[in-house]
Amino acid sequence: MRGRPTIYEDANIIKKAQEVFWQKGYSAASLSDLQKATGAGAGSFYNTFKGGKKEVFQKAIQERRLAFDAFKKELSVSESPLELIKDFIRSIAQAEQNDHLKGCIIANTVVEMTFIDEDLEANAVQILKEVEQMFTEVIKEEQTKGTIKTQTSPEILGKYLITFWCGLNTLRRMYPDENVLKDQIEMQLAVIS
Amino acid sequence: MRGRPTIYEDANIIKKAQEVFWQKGYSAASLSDLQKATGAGAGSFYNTFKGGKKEVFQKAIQERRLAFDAFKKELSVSESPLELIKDFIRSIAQAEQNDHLKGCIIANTVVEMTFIDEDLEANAVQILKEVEQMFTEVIKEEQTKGTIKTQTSPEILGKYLITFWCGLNTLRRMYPDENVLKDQIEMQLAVIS
DNA sequence: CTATTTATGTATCGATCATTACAAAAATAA
DNA sequence: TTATTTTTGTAATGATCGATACATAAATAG
Repeated sequence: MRGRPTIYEDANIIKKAQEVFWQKGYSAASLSDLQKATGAGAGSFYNTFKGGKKEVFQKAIQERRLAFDAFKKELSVSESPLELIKDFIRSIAQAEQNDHLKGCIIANTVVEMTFIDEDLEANAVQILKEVEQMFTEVIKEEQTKGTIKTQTSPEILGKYLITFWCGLNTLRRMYPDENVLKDQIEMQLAVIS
Repeated sequence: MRGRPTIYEDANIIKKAQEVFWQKGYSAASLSDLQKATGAGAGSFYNTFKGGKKEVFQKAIQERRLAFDAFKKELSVSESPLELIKDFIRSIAQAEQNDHLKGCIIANTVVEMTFIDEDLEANAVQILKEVEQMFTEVIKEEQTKGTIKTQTSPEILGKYLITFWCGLNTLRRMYPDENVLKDQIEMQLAVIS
């Protein structure tokens, strides 16, 4: 392989860029911010990502999808997948104050991107729908097993969970307080039992 | 009163500016956008609003608070205030596609403003908390009257509603479809009865 | 009328935006 | 070694950002 060796690897740039996007959102994150965070100058940056800022953002979003896929794998081998989902939602209450303010980057993106960039909005919506579908499938499964008594359709309950997820994304900014969130989460999760 | 007569009245500028902010959010709405929408040039704009873009945004936000106050007044003379609240939430399902995408400007602002402008974020959070308190009070009242059977505390139920409100703000962008939203809303409202 | 006051329209400010141009650096291939 | 390839660092691009400067328009006060 010829050529000057790579210092700033793709994966690392994306990881660092994700942090910036998570804090500031897409529009407010400047190339200057990204270059400062990643260490890479404009040369390396555009050499690596011909698509510029938008491409890096999409890759940062996809990175989250991978994290979500990993969770889905965990679910598939779990004996009580619904409890795993509930525990994951419960874990939000214990997040740091800073993480409460940041919220979920995918849910944030759906809100930010309306009328701004429909590609990026569609990407984020798609991921949320995948998460919703995961919820729905697990609920359906548990209903068949008889672990859940509720007769409400799994589709409605799946949408109930993704709606709660997105609502919690704002509630935690209103009340970045573990106890408040904990009570709220328990009450809402109790609906599915 | 001396001086050249005013063509572009404050109230009208705010109203037109609100539409722009609602569509694009704060950051993405440029002064150029605002001037185009309001008709007022930079001269009139900064003569009227010394605080510039930020001041106009704050006034546009306060405008929404007034609309909310009006609703609160309706509630106070209603015989079944909870039903009024429920109907208001139900009315979201029937909104136009465009309105689904725009969502609630206050909820949007909370998400957008994190780490961007803490004044504007605090304004929006404050309004959401006022709406939440309105929910809580009405629920408490109806519980005392015995109209509601649920024993869950009004504080939790109030937060449940504001969380749902914010969650719906994203769900309606995922599914700008009246029937989907209608079913979802009925299921979630049934929790409070 | 003239003086004063206020609003408007336009030109322009410096800063920053995302992106590009390009030469030097640093590796391998021949 | 020399030629080639790729990455890096820096300078500069034109566009647009929010905001200001300022002359003029258009009213009233005296």
